[in-house]
Amino acid sequence: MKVRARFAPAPSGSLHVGNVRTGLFSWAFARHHGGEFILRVEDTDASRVTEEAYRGVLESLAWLGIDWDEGPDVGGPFEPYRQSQRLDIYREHADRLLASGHAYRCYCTAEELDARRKAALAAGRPPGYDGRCRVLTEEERAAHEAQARPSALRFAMTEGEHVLSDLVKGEVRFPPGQLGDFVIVRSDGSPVFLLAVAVDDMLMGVTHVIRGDDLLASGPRNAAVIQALGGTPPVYAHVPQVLGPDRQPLSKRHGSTSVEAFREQGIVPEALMNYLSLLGWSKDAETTLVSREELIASFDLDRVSSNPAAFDTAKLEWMNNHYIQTLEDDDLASRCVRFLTEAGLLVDPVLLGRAMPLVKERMKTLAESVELLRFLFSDDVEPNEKAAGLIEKAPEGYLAAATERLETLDPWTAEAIQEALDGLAESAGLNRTKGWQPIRAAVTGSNVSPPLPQSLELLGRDRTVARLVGSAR
RNA sequence: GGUCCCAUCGUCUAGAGGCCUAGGACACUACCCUCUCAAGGUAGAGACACGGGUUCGAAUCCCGUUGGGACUACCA
Repeated sequence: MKVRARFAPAPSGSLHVGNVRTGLFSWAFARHHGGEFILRVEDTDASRVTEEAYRGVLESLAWLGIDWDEGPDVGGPFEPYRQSQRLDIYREHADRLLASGHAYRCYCTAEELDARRKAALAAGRPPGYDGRCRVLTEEERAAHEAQARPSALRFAMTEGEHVLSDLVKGEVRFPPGQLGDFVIVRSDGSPVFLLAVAVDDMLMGVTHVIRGDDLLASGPRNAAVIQALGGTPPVYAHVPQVLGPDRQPLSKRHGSTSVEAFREQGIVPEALMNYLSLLGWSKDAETTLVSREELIASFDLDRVSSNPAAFDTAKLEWMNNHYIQTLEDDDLASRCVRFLTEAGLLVDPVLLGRAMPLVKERMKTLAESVELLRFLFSDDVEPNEKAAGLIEKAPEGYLAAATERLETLDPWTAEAIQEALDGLAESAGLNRTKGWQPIRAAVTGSNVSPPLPQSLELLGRDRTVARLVGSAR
């Protein structure tokens, strides 16, 4: 049987990394088994869903390197792929469940439900739905209808113990009475997630549902609905949540949590995918670096961990630096352009490409290219505090001497510059560190920069000299 | 409250009864390299939550405790 896996994000706000991690697992699973990967958008909660968020979700996934065979944008044999466009389908299946006796009308109001739930809790009983409307007599039902009392549709959950054979959690047993009857259609006629997911998974021929373990208890419910509809439930795999550094579920208050946010910080998709894939899954005992191809080749559910993982930004950044180092100069340069121009720098593409070898092992994120390369693309190099201090401490006339030396240097190459700088330091009785730092400060405006001779070569003689003159006392 | 899930270095993990004086990676510390900052190299410190069993032998199996988390909605 061909594997059909899916990812079903709700496009409210941006795509959360914890969420996308389960999507990544689902995708990798499908690809590994040569199956199909479906993207379905769960946008029934119209209030919170915006068109912008919808597009953002698709874009974030594509950026990360996840592709799908069927989805709202590419279509497929089971269109439409947006739940908001499938309302008639849910209604039809809800009617079938009602007709077959698998669902019933519930006339309880929110207030009644709430009161009974509290009472049950106080009495030490499970607070789930008590099944009152399940056993309504014809007369009672008729009476409710005569009053035109609004009703929701509730699924009559199968009695007894429920067992979910989960690919990650193993056999999970829910004791009788624990999983009560749940609403599948609200009194306003809108379908509830529990119904929509089951119907979609069934209709779309999904064979494997890989999702967060906050939905573990939904497993038996989804399966029961599908069974009542005459379908065969998919196999479920519930992967643990991603936590923040404080071991609370990862959320906005932990800082960046969306794919989009990491992208804007200059995290490279290769790194994010690699990092996320290792959050709850391992290739083997040793491997830390896993490419997209290797992930597809080796991913399977049997090596997915069943305990929750905490998100560690430091490791992500280390990995990001690793991938940045592996990129071709032109590729890296083109990825940096956006950050540089957004910082107001005027980028010369040729210069930028040539500068990459100097900065690629110094960047944890693409955004850091801005500080590293500011001196190259802006002539506003007002020294920062430390740089000012270095210039201050330089021997009398040192920068003037440097100016003189470099003004006539030929050829203007890193090698020649290095020689000149060394000669300069030596004649002032300074070592390299002491001798070069004032020059670095004067030319770049900072105490930290890429290697000096190479930096000066790129900057060019005229700009270098102009800055030295500007700083000389 | 009830049910369920989870429990190895600070973090991600390897480990499916003897291969474990517990392996790898990030972070950390020291040293090397070095024009600053990085990168890189070498070394080091660092964990089986606790208590009972089972067994010749347990990180690995069972029970309990503790601690986290989820669910218990006309949210998804």
